[in-house]
Amino acid sequence: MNVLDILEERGFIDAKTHDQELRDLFDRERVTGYIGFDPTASSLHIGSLVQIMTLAHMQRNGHQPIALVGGGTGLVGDPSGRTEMRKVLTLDTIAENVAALKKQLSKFIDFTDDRALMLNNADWLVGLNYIHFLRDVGRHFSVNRMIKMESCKVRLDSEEGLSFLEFNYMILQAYDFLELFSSRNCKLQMGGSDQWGNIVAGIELIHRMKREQAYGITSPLITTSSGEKMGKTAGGAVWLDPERTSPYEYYQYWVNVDDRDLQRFLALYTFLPMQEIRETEKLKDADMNMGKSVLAFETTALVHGREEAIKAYRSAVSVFGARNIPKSILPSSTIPREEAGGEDQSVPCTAMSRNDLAGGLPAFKIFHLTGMANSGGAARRLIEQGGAYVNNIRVAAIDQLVSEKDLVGDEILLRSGKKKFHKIVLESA
RNA sequence: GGUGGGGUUCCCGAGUGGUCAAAGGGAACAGACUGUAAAUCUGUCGGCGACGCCUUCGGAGGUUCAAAUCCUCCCCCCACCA
Repeated sequence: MNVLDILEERGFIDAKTHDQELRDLFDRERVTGYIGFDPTASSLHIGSLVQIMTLAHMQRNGHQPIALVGGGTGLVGDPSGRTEMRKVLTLDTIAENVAALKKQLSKFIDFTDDRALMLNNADWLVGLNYIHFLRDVGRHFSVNRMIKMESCKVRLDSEEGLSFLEFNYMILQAYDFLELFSSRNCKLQMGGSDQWGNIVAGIELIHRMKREQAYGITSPLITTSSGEKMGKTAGGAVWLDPERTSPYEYYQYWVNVDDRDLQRFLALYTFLPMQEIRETEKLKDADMNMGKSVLAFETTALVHGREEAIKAYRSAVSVFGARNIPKSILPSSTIPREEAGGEDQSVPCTAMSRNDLAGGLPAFKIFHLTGMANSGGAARRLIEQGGAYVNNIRVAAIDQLVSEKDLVGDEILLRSGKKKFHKIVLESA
């Protein structure tokens, strides 16, 4: 099967510059294609997952992906789709971020033996000579055209305006493509739909300077069915870095996706076969959650490894109750299907000594202390509204004492609302 | 450089001397209903061992019994003109 068909079938494609020609290209040769990643943060979040998966699919089908880290363009900042200017990052920060991105991408893509490449455009952008660049590359760009482009438009109409620095971003990205085309025979650039203008600019530049054809594919901007950007939660973005978003939280994000998103997300964010994914259409009620468990398990396994995914799954089982996932649902998934005692190792916990507990602590204090509530006031409210539980028994009064009597084994399980759990574990002092 | 308009609690946005911890909306959090879903309804939404006290309205001073609101200086943003 042609990669193009696979990508299309799984929902990765929004627009492409060519159709049949691209398909022929994939059939004919090992295609090198790239996607750029902005080093604006020290971790990727799940908003980038579509791009990462696109590269992974390319590789799985015998082509060569390039992950281009924007160490150079990151110094400029892409204005596309932005209503305000990006923060200007320091060189040091960007270098750190580049290193972090490399680590995360390696989980999805095999970079050994040129099976895939990881490049940094700082390598060729930073040393550019301004005058030479203007004369060689700049002359191929028409300002008239650029200001009419969608990516600039928002900013040109906005109060804040568009700085000259950012205005140059497109030219630099076009130059990246030219550079990769020349040095790596990279004929394809992919990216989010907001990158269309930048990608086309690169193709045109290659055409003008090399008289050769390059191609572009964009993926749709994935939003949840409720219209939100992927990965937006109360706590901020959902990161791929386990330090920022624990595997358990990551798993929870996916279990909690909207019903309507299940099938689409399985196609985009897992490698499970499409015919199995289509079957999930029939899932109803509680079975729906089985499907979501598989989605969560598979995505977590991709980012954090199977071990962590199993831990997250078992934790969920322990706090939300076991559910046996029948073989008939997404049979290719390696999610544990046997009845398993929920050993939850990844629910957040706080250690306390027997001394701390001896006299007992008022419930609101404990909920504040463990971070289940952001302030004492929030903890009071939580309890007053009946949302606080100790060992799954509703806390009746704000000053109800929690003490060693509440220990179950060596633990006390705190819960806020339905989904937030926290454990107090006895410290072996 | 000139002129005018602005900076309010997580975000948007009212408020032009006391009744202001500050309308309204969004987000968020809880409760009911459920399937760890969506929708809906209800409540909460600066801090504090809390019918009271403390800290907030760009920053620093000042006027006043009383300031988000008035005055002075400063910082930042925007628009138009140059």
